[in-house]
Amino acid sequence: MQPTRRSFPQLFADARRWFEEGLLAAMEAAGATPVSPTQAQLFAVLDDHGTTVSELARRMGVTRQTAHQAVHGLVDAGLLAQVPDPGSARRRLIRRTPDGERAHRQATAILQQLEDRLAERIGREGVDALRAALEASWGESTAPPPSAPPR
Amino acid sequence: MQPTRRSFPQLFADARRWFEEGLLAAMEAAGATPVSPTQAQLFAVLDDHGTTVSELARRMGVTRQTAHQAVHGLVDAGLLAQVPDPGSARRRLIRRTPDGERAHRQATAILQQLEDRLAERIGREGVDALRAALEASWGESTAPPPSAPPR
DNA sequence: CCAATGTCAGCATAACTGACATCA
DNA sequence: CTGATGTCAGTTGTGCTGACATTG
Repeated sequence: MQPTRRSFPQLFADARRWFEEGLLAAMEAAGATPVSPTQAQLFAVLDDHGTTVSELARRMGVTRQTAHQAVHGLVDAGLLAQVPDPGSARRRLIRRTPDGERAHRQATAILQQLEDRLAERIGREGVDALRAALEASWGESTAPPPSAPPR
Repeated sequence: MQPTRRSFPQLFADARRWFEEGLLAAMEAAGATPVSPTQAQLFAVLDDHGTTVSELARRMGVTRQTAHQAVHGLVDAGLLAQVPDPGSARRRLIRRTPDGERAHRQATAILQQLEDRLAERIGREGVDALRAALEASWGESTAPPPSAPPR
């Protein structure tokens, strides 16, 4: 069907879009505060006890400034709040507000539904294999081994 | 290890980045004309006999205008050319130039190497399962089940 | 003083919508 | 005329670099 075998980056992008679109559509249908894909990702890397912006940036693989911007938007939306870190005055922990908590649980539930629906289509074992392969340690993609030393 | 189980969108994004970064780094190391991720994707959906901008846009899942812009950049870079469609004057087919052909083969080879390297890390069967699951027909992600009818 | 953090500001890129001419 | 296509223009959003104050 395809002119050439679809590339892996292409496949990953399509797969991601499948989940993203389903998630955002369902959230909107549920009347939740609209969030951008970036902000949704931020929620995904937030942990429960509060995190600094710098740490969020590292988890998302972006700069502090970018993470800061995303956080700012979510603070304005009332889903996140910054609280001073009791242990260090220069840090400010990012935590979910009650509204943010609700949105997060909602999003988690929707993602689970999407995963279940996917399991109906391609089989539970397919989904499990998918997750297993994606969660495995892939190591570095750059720096080709001694077989092909660039220069 | 993760605060919460990493979400599928997150995993897909990481996986895609793994390939994208490896590809772009290797291309650059090989001294190829630098292309943006978007332009790389455009190459991936190009077929050998020439394609219209509108068709490329559909395959990439973006608007015609966006695809047009990406094509424009690659035409300027000398990797693509627009040739009139012999069968229809309003269409202009996008084809690879000889330079573009070289770059395409190079990219394909690198992606194959990346896939092989991944197979060394997570096993060939893991890679095969990954591709099989991604290439399967996932159907629609929107249209929530009767459990959550909007409105 | 140095390093990490949080923040503000400006810039580049890539996506979008709008508009319009062309042609089957 | 209608619809699809190619193109130009403007806008928005997201990520970047640069810069700087604060604090351990």
